[in-house]
Amino acid sequence: MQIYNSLNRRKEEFVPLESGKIGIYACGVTVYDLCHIGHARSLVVFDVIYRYLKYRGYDVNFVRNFTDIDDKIIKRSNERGITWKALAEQYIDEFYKDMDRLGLLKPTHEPRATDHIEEIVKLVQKLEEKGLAYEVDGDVYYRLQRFKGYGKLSGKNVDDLLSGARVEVDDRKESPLDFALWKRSKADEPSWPSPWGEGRPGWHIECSAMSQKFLGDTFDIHGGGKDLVFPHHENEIAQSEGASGKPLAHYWVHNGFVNIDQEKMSKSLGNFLTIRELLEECHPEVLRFFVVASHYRSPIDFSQESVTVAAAGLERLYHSLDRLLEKAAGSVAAESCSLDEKIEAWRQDFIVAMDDDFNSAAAVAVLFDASKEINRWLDEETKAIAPQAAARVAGFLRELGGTLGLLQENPRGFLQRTTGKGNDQLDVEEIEGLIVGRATARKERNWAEADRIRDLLDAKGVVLKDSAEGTKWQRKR
RNA sequence: GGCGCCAUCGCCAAGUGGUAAGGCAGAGGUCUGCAAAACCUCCAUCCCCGGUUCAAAUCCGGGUGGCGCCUCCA
Repeated sequence: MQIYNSLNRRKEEFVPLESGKIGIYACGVTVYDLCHIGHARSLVVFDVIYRYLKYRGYDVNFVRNFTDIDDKIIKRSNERGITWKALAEQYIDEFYKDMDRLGLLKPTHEPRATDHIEEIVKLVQKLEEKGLAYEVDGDVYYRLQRFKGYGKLSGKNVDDLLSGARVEVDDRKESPLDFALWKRSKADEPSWPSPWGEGRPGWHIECSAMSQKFLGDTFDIHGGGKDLVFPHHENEIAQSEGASGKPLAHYWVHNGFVNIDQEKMSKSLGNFLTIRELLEECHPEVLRFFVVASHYRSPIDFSQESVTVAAAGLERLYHSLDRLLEKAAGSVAAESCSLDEKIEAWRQDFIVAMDDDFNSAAAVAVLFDASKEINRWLDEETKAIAPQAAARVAGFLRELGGTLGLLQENPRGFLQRTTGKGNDQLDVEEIEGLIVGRATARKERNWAEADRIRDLLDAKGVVLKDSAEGTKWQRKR
């Protein structure tokens, strides 16, 4: 397996520290607001990596944290007149709601910064002992220039940073680049006791402390959005490696951004879209499909059209699954069928694609190849297909799809879902009642009436598909 | 100013030395009462200019055009 390592900017053969086991840490969210689709991409990307590594038989220890104390949380809780704790709890709840709807697997551990103050304090103390940190009036800073190798992840060098630094007015720091490990708390701010007085952790230290606790000094993969490369991950390296003297992670994986209508998504531009808002009009798997249809490192452009295209593609896959399930019955273990060899070949192709730096776009193409071939098989051998064979092929499609978090819904339910775009004017009973009426008209060769009903359904967002077995329907996108 | 990424069919998007995956859209056909769906067929030589090589979308150099980071950010 090859993984692109941000540390060296090239693909490298992936070799786990311990054979068969993988430790992975993905930076989670700071809980002061609802998650947006940029979070969604990152969450889905690492969920897929997690799923795939497990699929390949690894024992994966996946850690994703919550940063539940920081300046933004304090600021917002003050604005709302609630405690920082209440705000954090609220958004952790909201996070879980989004996560469930997106079908994200639960990580092995989901540690919170404020549950690890003790570890954080110890880590800061260790850095202080090593001369890599110093205290000023209850604040503790990282002594950046004492750490060799600062900038190795983000490709920056300290001199450039110094000359380009937007000068902070803080003479207490030895260097403008030094960053806070521990912050003395003001009167009514949340605080914890420490050797430097009452205070709270700085931004980056919690990840160093928690990754160390759950994964050790050195682990396999560390990831997050591209925007975390600098300064967050660079600082994590300085903290963790400064303290332990060992490499933090062997492979650094960063996902690309989400743009909206070719523009960077940002609050100031007002083109911010929360996961919640998006899910009102598109199925979670459609969002996943959209994410997974591009390589995780490329920037992706989100738009109304891109969602529609993603939905069209996913529906194509679900349609094959629907046809298979219609024929399927009984136990999956059955006599061989003419698709068996191809199934094995597709599985291999899929693995080859995903083994190449999690190339989910190429993996999705394998799904489409399979879908096309399966449809042909269904068309040509209809009568000869054993129910068990159909069940097995369906199971295969879901096996690969499941690795990407796709095709887990009931296909009929998926195809007949409403999208909040005017295709939900009729409920299932009404639709099926009309279809029965149309069937009667067709039997009587009353084409005018049959077409009238079809047009009526069409106008209400329902598309009909006639076949020898009867009429199926689905809702329009 | 410093560091880095990208440029492939109408749109989206794989492909990092051996002669361009896949999806959407489009054209023709099969099926259908007619449609829809499905299936079959068709649909690009890879931003420009040099270079390396038997061979380059793929490597190197130079352009042009996008974008990101350097401040909170997935």
